[in-house]
Amino acid sequence: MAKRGGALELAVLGLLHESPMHGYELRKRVSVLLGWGRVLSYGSLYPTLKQMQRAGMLSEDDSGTGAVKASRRAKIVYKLTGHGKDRFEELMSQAGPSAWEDDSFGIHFAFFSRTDTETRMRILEGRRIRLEERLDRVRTALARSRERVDAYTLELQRHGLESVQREVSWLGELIDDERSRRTPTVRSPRTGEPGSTTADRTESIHEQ
Amino acid sequence: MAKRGGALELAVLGLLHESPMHGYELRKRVSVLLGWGRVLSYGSLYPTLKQMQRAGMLSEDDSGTGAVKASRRAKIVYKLTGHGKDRFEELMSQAGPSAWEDDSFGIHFAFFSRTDTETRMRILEGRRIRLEERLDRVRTALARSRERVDAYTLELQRHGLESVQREVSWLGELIDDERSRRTPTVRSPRTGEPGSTTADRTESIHEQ
DNA sequence: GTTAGCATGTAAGGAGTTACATGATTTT
DNA sequence: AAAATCATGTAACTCCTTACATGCTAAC
Repeated sequence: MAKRGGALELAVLGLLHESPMHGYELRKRVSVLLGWGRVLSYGSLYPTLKQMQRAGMLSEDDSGTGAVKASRRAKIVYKLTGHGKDRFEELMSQAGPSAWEDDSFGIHFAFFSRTDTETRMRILEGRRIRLEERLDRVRTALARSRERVDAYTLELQRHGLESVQREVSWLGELIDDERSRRTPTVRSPRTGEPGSTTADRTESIHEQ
Repeated sequence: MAKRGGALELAVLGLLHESPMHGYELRKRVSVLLGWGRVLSYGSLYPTLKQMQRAGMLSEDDSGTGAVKASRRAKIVYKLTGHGKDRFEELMSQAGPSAWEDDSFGIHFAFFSRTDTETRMRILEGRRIRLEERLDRVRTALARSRERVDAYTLELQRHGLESVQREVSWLGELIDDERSRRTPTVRSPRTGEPGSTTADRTESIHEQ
């Protein structure tokens, strides 16, 4: 059975929407999307691919393969079927609670270009509410434990609180950007070493 | 069987080290420790508790119960056994890779007071290496996708990169603190509303 | 020709969740 | 006496990882 209603299915659909790909490469791309540096295992990806194929969302792409397929295929290049595209739209348009959980949110966000502003707004705001609930809970816990608790536990909680606050600010900026109907503000990521001379530029790209 | 070698077991042992507790309360405390605002489910906690009891780490605490236990127990208050304490020491002293994964690291950190400086250093530094590997991977992915990729995906990656960088800085500070043999620097958490007049103090508490 | 990396798969199991089911105690 | 919340538990299921197993292709 295996519903696979989760983030992985959406990630695969979204990536194959760009261009056909085989599993090995999908794994690398998905790992980046899923973020947080975790690498998706094959044991998770391949069965999902097979199951999505059975469900009619994917098919094998033989366009580049001039040679007879009978030559024992090494690669299986997957592409989206019509049903796969429909499924993608369906999943992407879900702006409900399922879209504001950690993993799910990241994937939805990555494919925001393929949604309308309204859906984006609902997802961003839903996500913000989720995080604010979290903030409340952490703050309550922090207030309750004050004094009673040792310095390390306290520091851990303080740091957690700070991270979530930062996340909320980020969402706030994104929501503002969205309100003024722009794509997100692109800051130059400080990917270079300390010596990098590129000052923190802030540019804004308009919707294509 | 169920090894339950994970973070949950350590969290329970650590919390019961402070004082006996029943499951319902443990769940709240563990949820905070596990952090990230997620709430642990009973379906996960109670079986673990039972299994830990079977393994001889926990026992039921009848000290406060003047009434006969036969009156059909409502609460089950658990306390640590000698073996439970041993197990806690054993798990806490593990400074290897298992201690620098996300969840595990948080729990170990929360109970840092009950370890020696050397163990703490090894865990903090191991964790930093883990995160730096992550940083490399994200940076590589970011560099590779440059230009080819749409603004939202890019922004997501940039934000992920920034978060990990911040995490690394935090660890750096903790390691410095540890080097000078102090407990972590306690900043006043901005738990108040914008109007809060308390400036960001920075004080340092010495080891009790 | 052999090492390294590309590529695909499967079986077993770990770590949790959801949904359900039940009853005790406290508050309104 | 009804409602809320405290408290415990179980069965089924989800989603993922680990460890294993295999074979192709390019580089040295």
